[in-house]
Amino acid sequence: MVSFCCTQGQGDMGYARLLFDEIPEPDNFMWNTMIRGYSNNSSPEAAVSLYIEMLARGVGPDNYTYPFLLKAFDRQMAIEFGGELHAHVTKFGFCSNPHVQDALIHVYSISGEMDAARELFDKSPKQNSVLWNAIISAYNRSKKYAESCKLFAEMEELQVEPTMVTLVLVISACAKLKNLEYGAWIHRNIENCWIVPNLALQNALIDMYAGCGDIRTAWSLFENMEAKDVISWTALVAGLANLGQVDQARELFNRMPERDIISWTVMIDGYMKANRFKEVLEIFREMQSVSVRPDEFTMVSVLTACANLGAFEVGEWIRVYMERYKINIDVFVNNAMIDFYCKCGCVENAFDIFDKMQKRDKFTWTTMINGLAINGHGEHALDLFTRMLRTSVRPDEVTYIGVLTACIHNGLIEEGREIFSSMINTHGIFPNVCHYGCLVDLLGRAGQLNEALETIKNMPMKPNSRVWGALLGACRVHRNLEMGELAANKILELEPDNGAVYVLLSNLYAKLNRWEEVGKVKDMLMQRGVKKIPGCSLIEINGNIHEFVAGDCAHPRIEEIHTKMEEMGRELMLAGYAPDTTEVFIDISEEEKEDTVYKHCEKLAIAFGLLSSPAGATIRVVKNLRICLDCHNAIKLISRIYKRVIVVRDKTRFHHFSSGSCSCKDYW
DNA sequence: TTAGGGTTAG
Repeated sequence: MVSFCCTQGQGDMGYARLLFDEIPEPDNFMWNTMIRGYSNNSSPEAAVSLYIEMLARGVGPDNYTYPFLLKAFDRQMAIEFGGELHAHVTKFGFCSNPHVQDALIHVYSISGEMDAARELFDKSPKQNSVLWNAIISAYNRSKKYAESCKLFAEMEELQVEPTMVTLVLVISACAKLKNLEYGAWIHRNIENCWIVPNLALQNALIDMYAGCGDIRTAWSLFENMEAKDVISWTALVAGLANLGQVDQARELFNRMPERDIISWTVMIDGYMKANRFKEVLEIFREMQSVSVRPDEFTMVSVLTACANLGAFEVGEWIRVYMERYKINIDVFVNNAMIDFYCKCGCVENAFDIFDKMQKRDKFTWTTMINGLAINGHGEHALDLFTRMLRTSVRPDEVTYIGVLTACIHNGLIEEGREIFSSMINTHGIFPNVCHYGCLVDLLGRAGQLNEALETIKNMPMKPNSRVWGALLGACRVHRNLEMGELAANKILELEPDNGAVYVLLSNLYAKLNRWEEVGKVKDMLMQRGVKKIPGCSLIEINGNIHEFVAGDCAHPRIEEIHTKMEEMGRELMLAGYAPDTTEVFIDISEEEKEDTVYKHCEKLAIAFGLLSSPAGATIRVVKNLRICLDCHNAIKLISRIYKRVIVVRDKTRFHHFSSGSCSCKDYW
């Protein structure tokens, strides 16, 4: 009866306990059964309490007790009780039992104490292949895949026969390492030894080949399988998606006989990695329409898509959803939420999450620092970086990009210089070409053009177009024609099709009233047939993303939008606005130029936002390019006229418009 | 009548 009540997953431990309490003197076997019952019904704490009670009642544990007890531990329990229970094992003399050793290796591996796990393994007699599997599995769980492969080689030397499980583990390690050579070598050995792979091993092989980019072999294994399960399909879908072949992945996904939460998440993540964010939201809705519950893995991809689209309402909805359905909010989800809020311009919400997090990894700090930086809170970003240095989490090269960005957007020259040198001196991180780009940007904006150029000349690597682009931008602001031409030519050597360069260069000539050169640049552009990337603005209304390109007529409510634009135009004129057409780059009359800037996509999006949201609501727009001078002037006034906070995220930073001014202080 | 190792996702 007790054993029945302790059935895995669907037991009734309350009833089991009632029965158990009626037994006058339960023996070892009964105690073990109860402990196993709690473990199998996800109550490892109750299992530990019962174990303590068992000892208190003078009943000695046996070989079975510890595997039952330890098997259900999560990380927290393992950290809390692992060492102590190991001491009990030693005291009661069960150290040499392989089942107990296995359980202890498991517990140490989930608490991250790989040295302790390894010590146990090293002390064991190495004949038993199951313990080899346990330690290799522990290394896989700790993401130390190279160590797994090393142990497999050792196993061969000592002539311990690998089992099917060993092969699955080591093939999986090869997949994670993207070591096709070693993986294929093992596969050949498997074939030479006439081992017939079972389903799990076949799946692991498909995953390995697909993950290493050898889709053909993966396909042929897949097609020759007698029986496939959902994992076989998912492994191949994931392989295609990770190679960027999202449409092929989707085709295969559609053919799947069944899909589980992982298959859906793989597909969603595939769209996310291909930057097809609107499709992420579409397939996410589709998944819900067939009643598949998302989990925390799914949410990370969906939140990332929301972040990139600026889909504030959808992201907020997801937060509520996660609360309601008790989705496990781990450090990955929190990091994604911080990024989401930052990319929607809500630094306060992001910081709130950051502040409440129990555990932060380097991504948490990096995301928050970068989020503060691009939103114009440079000082706060630097404070946070100082705080980070006091923790055990080490910054990496990406963290430094965020920190340098903070300095750039706030003109913090000295801080920036110091940080740049401390990268190498205190943290041993060598600046890459992006860091040099930041430094050039920092110096350039501050007007130290010669030093910026010197920096480029002394870089240990070849400067790329972004480095020269930073210099060109600075030359435009500080009107240095000679250096600007140099930078522009360097960029065009590297990227003859870079349309933005022509715009920056002609801006520079225009500012200096060199109209002849402006014309030459235009001719060059026309001759070379360079296409500018079309500007595009996104705005979310009621959870739907609306997309606008310049002069757009495709929107279903375009007539209302045009009426609103006309009204906006009149209000702007009354407020003293004059169109600024210096950044218009096509050969047309002044009147036509004014018409062009008037129809810029961010203005369309804002007009639509004013139309479709209640008075006083914040309007959030995401733009794929830099905001133009004219739009920047106009939006400042619009924020005052219509009493709205307008947040525009452009290609590199945020503009928070409110009461007629912008958070970037016109410095971007 | 009690025990061990495995494959897919951020």
